Amino acid sequence: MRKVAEAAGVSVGGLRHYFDSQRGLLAFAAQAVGRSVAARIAGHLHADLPGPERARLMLEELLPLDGNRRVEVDVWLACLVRSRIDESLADLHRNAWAAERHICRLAIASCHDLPAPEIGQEFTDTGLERRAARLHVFIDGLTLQTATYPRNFTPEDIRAAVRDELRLLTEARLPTERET
Amino acid sequence: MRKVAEAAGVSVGGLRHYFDSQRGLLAFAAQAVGRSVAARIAGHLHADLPGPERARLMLEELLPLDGNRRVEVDVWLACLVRSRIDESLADLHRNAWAAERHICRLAIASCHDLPAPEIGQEFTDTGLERRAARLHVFIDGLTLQTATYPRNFTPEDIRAAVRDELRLLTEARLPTERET
DNA sequence: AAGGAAACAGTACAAGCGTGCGATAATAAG
DNA sequence: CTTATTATCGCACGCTTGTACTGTTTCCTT
Repeated sequence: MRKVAEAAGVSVGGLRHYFDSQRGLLAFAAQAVGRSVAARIAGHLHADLPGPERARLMLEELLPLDGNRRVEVDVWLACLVRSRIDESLADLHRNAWAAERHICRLAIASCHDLPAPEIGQEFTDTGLERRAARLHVFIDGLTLQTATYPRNFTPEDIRAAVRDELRLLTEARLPTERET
Repeated sequence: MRKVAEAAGVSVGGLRHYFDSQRGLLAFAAQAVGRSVAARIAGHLHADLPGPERARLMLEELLPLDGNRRVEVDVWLACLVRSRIDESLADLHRNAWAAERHICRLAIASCHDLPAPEIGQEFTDTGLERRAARLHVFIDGLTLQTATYPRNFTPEDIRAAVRDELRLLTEARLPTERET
């Protein structure tokens, strides 16, 4: 609270006029980040681009590729670890998960030049959903590694990782059924 | 400190007799987890098993598949977020990263029935290292997701994800050079 | 101009934290 | 049985943190 107030150039009392509690502040930050990311991705979604490139651009909005996105990732991680002990952030947490999953669906569909999936749809166990789940895990891992070991990754490295993963996921033949 | 002391059935002063500071306690916990995981993986490494299955068993030691491994993952995540603000944990952090990367190398090599890579070796940009890096990212993402959304994943789901990833990574033809 | 609401500032309080320290109980060595 | 060492306790200090509360300034309205 005091750090935020100082960074905003106001007193802690002044900050409290806008946010009645610390959870409200963190929730607002998280929602602001979510809106910002969603807006940028929506822009890419309707852009006239080759499918794989559009997918790459959308996913890159989730990764710490510059200062802006780095702080967004930091906010996301902060909410993630906070939601482990603060139940009031669990909804936000679940929403973020569902949103990220859908972005992965959009990316996969874009790579295959399929129409963009809708929100309410049922996706269980189709090939697209399998790939989206895999991509989701990969993006989360890449986000975690690049955020916690920023010195090990240049933005070029990150972009190349996304590109390779998308290509592999597009060309791969995933087993349609799981043999035990 | 007080929580740990209570859980251990001693007073906070008694706990302090063994750990002179909180960082020491966390570092000890992290090192204990590391030793435990390393011992289990070493056991799998010298077991007489088919390559892919050995790889799977080794990687599964890093994932929250039961109560034991769940707390290990929690300790790992706690140190991860802590090292972002506590420089005294950075070394431990880097060691954990290198160790995890090497486990991924061992898993990839095991899948291809190659001899186990040594520690000091140079791995830059060979096909094995590319695959190990990808696997590393995937395992971190899977760890993060399964730890923060435990309700979404049964142990079977996690095992299947590892199996699919290993198969994909083994069969895939990775581009040997990066086209810009 | 007057009045009221909004936007602050400043301080104080209560709780939690890690930590230091002196006293006490258990235990092993002589 | 001493005695010294180890193990454990209880307490209190200092610090940080989130929050509540009371004024004070700014600004817009009629």
